[in-house]
Amino acid sequence: MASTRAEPAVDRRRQILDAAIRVFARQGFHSCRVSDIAREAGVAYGLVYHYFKSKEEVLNELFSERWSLLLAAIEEIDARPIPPRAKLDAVAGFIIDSYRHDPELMKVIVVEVTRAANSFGRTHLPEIRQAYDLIAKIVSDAQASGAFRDDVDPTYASMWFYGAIEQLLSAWVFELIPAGDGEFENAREMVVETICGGLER
Amino acid sequence: MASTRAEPAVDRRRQILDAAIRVFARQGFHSCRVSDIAREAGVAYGLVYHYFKSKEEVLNELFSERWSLLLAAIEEIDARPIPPRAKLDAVAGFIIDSYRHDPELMKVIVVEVTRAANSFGRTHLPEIRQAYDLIAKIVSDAQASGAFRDDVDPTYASMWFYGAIEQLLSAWVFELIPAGDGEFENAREMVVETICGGLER
DNA sequence: CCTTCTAGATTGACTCGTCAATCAATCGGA
DNA sequence: TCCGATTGATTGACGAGTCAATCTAGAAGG
Repeated sequence: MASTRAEPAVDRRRQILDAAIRVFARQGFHSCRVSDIAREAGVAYGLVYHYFKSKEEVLNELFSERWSLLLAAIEEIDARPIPPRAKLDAVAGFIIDSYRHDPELMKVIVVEVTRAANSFGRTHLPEIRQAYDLIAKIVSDAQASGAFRDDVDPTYASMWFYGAIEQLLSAWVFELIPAGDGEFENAREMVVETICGGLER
Repeated sequence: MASTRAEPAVDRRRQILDAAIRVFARQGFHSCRVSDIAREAGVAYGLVYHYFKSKEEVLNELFSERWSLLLAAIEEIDARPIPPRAKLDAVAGFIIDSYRHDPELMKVIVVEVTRAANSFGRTHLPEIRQAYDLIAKIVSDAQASGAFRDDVDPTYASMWFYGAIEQLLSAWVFELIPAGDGEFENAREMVVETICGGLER
């Protein structure tokens, strides 16, 4: 009963996804070949097509898998009975921690999807917008409660906030600025301080 | 004397560059063919290779041509004897006006270069960083003069500022938010108000 | 004013390498 | 024995870049 057909001893699918993260992070989606993923996973070329419809589907799966966690996290944070600044701080913390714990996957997500607005970004626009909308809701509620000034459109505010964090991740990914536990903490505090500072009354 | 060898009646090179802007904006760099550019320019396929070494060189040329204008503008603005907030307002205004006047070119620059951090963004990193550095200098001077609080790293501050504007352009490019003269003015005011609000003492 | 002449401009069919995707064959556990 | 898992050689499409041929406009010469 330990391993049935539905749960084989080795999860090939997972193995291929994990290999794809490393390969996409190292070479980029467009300049890697499916054979690179297969070799990295230690499986035959054709097996990738047994588990996935196409090369694109591998990336789509990686993105959706992770992004749904982000959306769930933001919703959970928003439900907490804490001030808006603390909510945004928690959201920034979640995203930055995601990078801290799995920089390769976050690199792939940011570089190949989130910032690739006219290829995969297009495909996943609805999911990406959901994140913006959730952040905009936090801002909007904060304005209604009087914590934030109400002369800044929440839609714009969510763009400044998410944009600042994404810019940060990009800078770490491409080693424009040093990365490390100290920098992660510091950057989170500064981005929240700056953006919330500008949004609060 | 009106037209010599050095200055032909029709500037084919320009004609090809302009066609490339439209094609890149419409289809994206990777999913367009060189033949698309040639057809759009009303020119034979091979002529593109007479004026440019490769498809990539066409994009590089478009980017560098425009980015150097941006760098010059920021430097000129920084030299003006005005307060830091007015400088950042002018920089935001310049970038947003660039989009207003030539949305297709700006779309290409943002989507294919600036946000494409692991393809063309890599190639042009030095030029892109120059813009960050110039903005960071404005912030740094503002901190030295006491106008801005000095507990936010100017490098980070320049990322928040530029990142917010880039996010805005992206949103207009992909029609996530409405674009128009009113929105352009409004967005400029709001981004400067929010970011400077967070950076000032 | 007409005729070569020549260099650069212009043409587009063709070459050549690269992969994504397929598929027939083989394996291995229940 | 059977069926899904696994293999990897093969196919087929695609598109960047090449190149030999052709054109054109001004220069040189008569």
